[in-house]
Amino acid sequence: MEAASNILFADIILPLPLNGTFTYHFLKEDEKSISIGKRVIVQFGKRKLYTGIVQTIHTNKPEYDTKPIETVLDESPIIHEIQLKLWDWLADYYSATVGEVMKAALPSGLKLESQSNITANLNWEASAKLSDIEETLLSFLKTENSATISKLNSVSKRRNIYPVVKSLISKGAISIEEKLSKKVKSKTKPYLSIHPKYKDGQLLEVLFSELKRANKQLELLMYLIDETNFLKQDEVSSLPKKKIIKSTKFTDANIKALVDKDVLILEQREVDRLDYQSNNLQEKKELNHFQQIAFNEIHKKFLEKNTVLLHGVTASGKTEIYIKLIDEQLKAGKQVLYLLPEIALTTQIISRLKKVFGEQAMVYHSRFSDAERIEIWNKVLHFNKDDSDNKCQLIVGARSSLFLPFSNLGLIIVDEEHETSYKQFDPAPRYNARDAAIVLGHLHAANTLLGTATPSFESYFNAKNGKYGMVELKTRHHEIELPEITFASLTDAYKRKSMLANFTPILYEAVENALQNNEQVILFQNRRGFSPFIQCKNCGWIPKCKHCDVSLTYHKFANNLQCHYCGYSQQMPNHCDECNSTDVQTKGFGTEKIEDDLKLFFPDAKVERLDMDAAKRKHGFEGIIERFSEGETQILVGTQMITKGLDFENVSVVGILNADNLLNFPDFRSYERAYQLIAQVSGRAGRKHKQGKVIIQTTQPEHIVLSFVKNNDYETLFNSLIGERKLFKYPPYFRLINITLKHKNRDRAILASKQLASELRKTFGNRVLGPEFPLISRIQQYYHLTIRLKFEKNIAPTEAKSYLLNAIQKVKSMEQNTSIIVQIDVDPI
DNA sequence: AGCACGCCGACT
DNA sequence: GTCGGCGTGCTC
Repeated sequence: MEAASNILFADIILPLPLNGTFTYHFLKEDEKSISIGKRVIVQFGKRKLYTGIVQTIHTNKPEYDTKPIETVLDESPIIHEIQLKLWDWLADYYSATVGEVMKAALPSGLKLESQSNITANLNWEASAKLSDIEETLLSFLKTENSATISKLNSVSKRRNIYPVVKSLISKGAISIEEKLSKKVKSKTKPYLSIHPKYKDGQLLEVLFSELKRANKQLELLMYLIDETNFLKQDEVSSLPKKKIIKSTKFTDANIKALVDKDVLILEQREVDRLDYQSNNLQEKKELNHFQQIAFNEIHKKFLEKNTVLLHGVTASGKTEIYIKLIDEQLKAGKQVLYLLPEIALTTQIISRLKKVFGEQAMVYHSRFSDAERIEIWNKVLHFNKDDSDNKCQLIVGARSSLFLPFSNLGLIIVDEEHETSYKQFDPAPRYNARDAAIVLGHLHAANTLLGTATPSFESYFNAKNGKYGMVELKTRHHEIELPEITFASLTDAYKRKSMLANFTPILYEAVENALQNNEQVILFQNRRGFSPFIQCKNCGWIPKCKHCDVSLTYHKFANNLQCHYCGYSQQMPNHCDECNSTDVQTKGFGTEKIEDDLKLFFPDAKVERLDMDAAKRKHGFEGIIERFSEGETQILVGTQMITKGLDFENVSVVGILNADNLLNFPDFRSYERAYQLIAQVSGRAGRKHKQGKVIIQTTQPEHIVLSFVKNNDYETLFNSLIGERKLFKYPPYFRLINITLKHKNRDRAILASKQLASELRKTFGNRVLGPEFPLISRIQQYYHLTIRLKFEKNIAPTEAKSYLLNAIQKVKSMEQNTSIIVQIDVDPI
């Protein structure tokens, strides 16, 4: 068009919470190297450099002056256009910026920020004289190998070193180090091989006689000769040292002795860092009658609907059905994504999938190192269905694996679809991976299967109304009966004074029985720590967090008081701050207290605790799960964590210490949640040929939700609660958006939120609720206020959101409001 | 988000 | 006189 013919423009996505993209220019001669989906380095603002993603390329010169694209990082795009479409959808739907989505999507190694390292190009030669400052900088870099721009700035004592850096880059003297290549150091493992000189029979004979007196070493040598086919092959092959030590009686010392004698060669070999399982794959299990029916149904439903809800009771064998479905897709050359809630990731499901699919399956989640994640990223990126190397064709992962650069997805499975941890809360984008998965499925024309024993009301509603297909699986496999559920009245036990600490006699006896029969017990308490607060008996003083509006939880293990919202902790006081009385009592109970009590009552049983505190310790989670499933531990006490995707074979008793906490939670979803949680915990009980027992302690044994749990009657629960949702304008009938305003100053927070609410009411009327203080009104020094919007489903969300954004903009630009933080949470959980 | 610019108070 | 507090505005 009108642009100076040899200049082109690119709209770049930058990893910033700013709306829109930013336009940079480049020369037409670089057109070949710049394309959509590649990473580039651009200057943004006075000195910052960012990695951005090319979103569009065009010839429309903007009104403002553009800056040039500094460097192109990639030979080929690192994402496909389909991922950019997903980013756009997420940004739009969840009112985030594309930059925020980019931040969430890319593993950090792929998005180096302005701390980028600069290195000198050692083989570069000056064709013209450099300026003094250029010389200084270059020689500094040559001695230091590399430095960040900020480092260079401080060393040079100049106000802005950037122009110098830029000129040196353009001359080719230095370059911005590509963190990707730097960071992904390949992983090595020690390998052993026999020195090739012993191919010579005579030398070998000599060696044998030399080793006569070193029996072990001789044996080791013989073993290696045998294992590597040393005499029969021309090539010398090697064995991993680890394998030798693990599978034989030889020790490190034996090996070292032979290495020292130059008989063996020890070398560090590059290995694929991804941990693939061995290739002895397990046979896929045949489906039982009911599973087969469900499987066929799913197929049938997929012909009409993109999304199917598989509602199967706990232990009905949903995983086997998944495996069959995955297998079909893999054979058809399609990629498969299997989503799990974060916490379930380290457990049995993965090892099952790995046993069946071997190298085709790969796990991806945020606890992996950057290098590992990038390696998986690249494997997915370069997936080619005609390639025989189809590693990573099945990705098992947490919500962030949605963003992997799939090109040919055939199926997405969202397991434990109801799990709230699919919703990201803290940094924007506040997306729900379950819903985003369905969108991703549409983008790939792939099917999405939602699986759970206790559907979210949203999904069940959609399935009932024909938006999704529904398949039900009502029979447990392996003749495992549903557990017998008993309610133990806390009121009764208190009245009779028969409580043993926090155990009713019923629960106590059940635990005792189980232990006698060598069976295991799971106890559930939805609070970590020892006691949720402590209180002075004399004056009623309760210690609170300095930064938040919550009482501090007493942790006996750490011997301190902790804030569960901001992490603040302080020493356990030995007297009351107010009246100096030493009579400070613990109130209520958490997992630590239960663990303590159990050790007292059942001193012979091994008790372990599984909550965030225990899981945080290195290998905490895996270790605890492993010891319990091996039967080393008899009693496991835990929070929500124990409900998720874990299957144990020998658990005969599950106890819920206080169901009231769950039922009385002030939220419109509390009954739905309580049912899901109790049903999921209960599902852990039950063994082959023996019915498990679930004991629920409560002051409300007559509570209607508990009766649904007892009868395992999800449908009636749904039917009896869904009316209220409609009446009070809640999901799934209405769409919710929460707006949270934060400020350090209480009055400003209140004022701004009132202004915003009244601004919103101008258009949305009584769809606006609040503002009000949430349950916790102050977190980390910031006062919070929430405004809630309830929209009919037929209101166009895009328009409503753009009005909302304008209103926020308007209020923020009002006097005194500029430092107000406003967060939007679409479809809050 | 960062970062610079600018306008006010309390310091060597 | 200046250092530094943070309120304000801008970034292709």
